[in-house]
Amino acid sequence: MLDRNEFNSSSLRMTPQRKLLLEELRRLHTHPTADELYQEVRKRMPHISLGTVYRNLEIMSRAGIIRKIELGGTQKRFDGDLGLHQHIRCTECGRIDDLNTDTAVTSCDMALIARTGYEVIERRVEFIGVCPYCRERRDG
Amino acid sequence: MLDRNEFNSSSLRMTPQRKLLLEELRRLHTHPTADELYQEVRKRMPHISLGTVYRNLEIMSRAGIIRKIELGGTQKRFDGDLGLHQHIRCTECGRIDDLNTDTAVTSCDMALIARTGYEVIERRVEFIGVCPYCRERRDG
DNA sequence: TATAATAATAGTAATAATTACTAAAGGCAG
DNA sequence: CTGCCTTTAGTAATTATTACTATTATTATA
Repeated sequence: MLDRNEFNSSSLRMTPQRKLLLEELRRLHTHPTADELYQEVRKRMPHISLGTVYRNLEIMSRAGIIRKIELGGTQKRFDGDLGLHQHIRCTECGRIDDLNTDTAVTSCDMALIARTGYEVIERRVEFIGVCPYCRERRDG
Repeated sequence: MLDRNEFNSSSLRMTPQRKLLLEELRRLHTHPTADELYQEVRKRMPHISLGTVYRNLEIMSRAGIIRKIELGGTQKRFDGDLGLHQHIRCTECGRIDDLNTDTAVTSCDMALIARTGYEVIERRVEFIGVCPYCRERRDG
């Protein structure tokens, strides 16, 4: 589960730091920020550097091993659960909870979400991709 | 269109700075960052302060006069168009384009988006609201 | 109209999150 | 083993944003 194969790009090494980060991120279900995760992993690896945490969260999310959550607020958050699910964020404290919609997201969202106890303010659908200009630049 | 009434909370004043910011934000369709908008308004009001831009963008988005876009990347972006529409963001350059889905967003999204020239990587549905803990704290 | 109270501004300083840098250490290939 | 490339810890630098402060402008009130 945590073996070398997760890093399909062959030049990436499964170091103890990366192994620990991945373990902790999968154990926690709190969508931690880089700093929160740093505080957590330090309990088991006291000399790990904050820079190492940032760097590897970035590397692992680009490799598709973890998920980077960029919603509002000032800090990025990370999620070790790659399964299909959405998120719901609190405008007050920044907390992010999972939202497991077993069917496609439909107009009955709100009723469904009501069960989480959230007071829903907004629903957003956003698409992420590569724009025509960057495709042009990339493909030459 | 730009009169005092837009600031429904009566303590807010329609200053020349706010008027200009609102005008420029509505004129531009580029979803500018605070700094980009600052560079733009400076052409017409050279002594406006960057702090004024930040402060008023925040105030106006909280008042519902403009829309704050918090997608990925390091900077927040702003949108003067309050009409119902979604956004599509480029993972490479951060550019954000409008996506006018005249029908509810459905599974044919991708075909629809394909016309924009974007190579779509991900579709996200996110919900924003107030979590049970903050509701408790707020409502006492 | 004068005056007091409130709000907003410009300019600057401070903060917070993130990224870059660097020297040392670790691990794989020849 | 030896050399090459990757990663790390620790620190410095950067970037976006927010806070502060003295001053100016606007509204309310006597």
